[in-house]
Amino acid sequence: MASTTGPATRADLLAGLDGEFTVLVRRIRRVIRQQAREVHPDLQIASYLLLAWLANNGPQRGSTVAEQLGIDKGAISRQAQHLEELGLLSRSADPDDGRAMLLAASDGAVARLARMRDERRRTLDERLGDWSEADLASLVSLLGRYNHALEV
Amino acid sequence: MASTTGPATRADLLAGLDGEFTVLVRRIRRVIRQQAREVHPDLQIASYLLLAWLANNGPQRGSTVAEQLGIDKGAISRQAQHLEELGLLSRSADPDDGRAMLLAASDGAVARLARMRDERRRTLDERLGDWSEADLASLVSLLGRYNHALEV
DNA sequence: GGAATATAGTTGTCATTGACAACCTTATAG
DNA sequence: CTATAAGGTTGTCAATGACAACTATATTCC
Repeated sequence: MASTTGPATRADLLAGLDGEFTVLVRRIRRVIRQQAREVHPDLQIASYLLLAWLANNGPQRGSTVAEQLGIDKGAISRQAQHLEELGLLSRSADPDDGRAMLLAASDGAVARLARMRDERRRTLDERLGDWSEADLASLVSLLGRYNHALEV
Repeated sequence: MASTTGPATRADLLAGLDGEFTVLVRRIRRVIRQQAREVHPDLQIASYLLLAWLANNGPQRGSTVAEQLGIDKGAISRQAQHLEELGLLSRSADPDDGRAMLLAASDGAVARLARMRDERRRTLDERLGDWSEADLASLVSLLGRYNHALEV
């Protein structure tokens, strides 16, 4: 599949998109699992994603995270517990809302994430060595637009 | 995040890639779940991915599929059983190898997948209405290269 | 102010998923 | 013709997130 080199129709292109994502979804999972382990050996993949998101987006309420990542608030609650036990996340009361808890990646976690990311970037850079920066920028931009388009 | 509009460094771009994929992985899961249900109400998401892959790639051995999709052969075996019970897949002995089984999407499954895909493509086409075909082609191509680069 | 309703989190329960390992069967090497 | 490898199946287990019930705090409306 995927190697239709001719002038593709829009339908073909959308089909190709599906195909690539089918492979990608599974493949990325393995890559992420590896990354998670590098941050902390006991770090579960789902918790890692939450942690990375928090590190990027700053302290957030659980409900906000649940909404943004599109997963159940119960799952967030448990993942936050897990991360707290590992010392990678802190939960503090939201001063603006007595019901809410602010979730924040710990300084240690941010540091580990940064270290892991540098490593990972080197690897990725090797593997994507033949990519121009324009290619990279293009993929990031297109993925962003695609993500946006998939929003409910 | 993600909306760094300035001239980004390579490191920034790779970081952006991570960010987009973090969101994408979770988001796509929901979309795929919906698709799976449209093909068959009892169709599980993992089995759906297997089925779609078979429909695209033609009959394949279980071990080949496991290798290609990067998941355990035991999982493939059970997913194939599940699909067979739903009448969406057939297992036949490989004439070239007495140990192997050829997995193939049934005609009915292919038809349903095609129907669902047309629908889905309409939706996607609406949402990606402002995308040029060049954009689409670019994303497909870049994802393909990225997938390839991630191969072990 | 006070009842009704909505929202934030936590927890229990459950089905899905895939990793790992043990095992059986068939191929292939020597 | 053994010995070893490869393809599949099955048992077992932990991770994951959906759903629902429940507590506590906010907000609305009278």
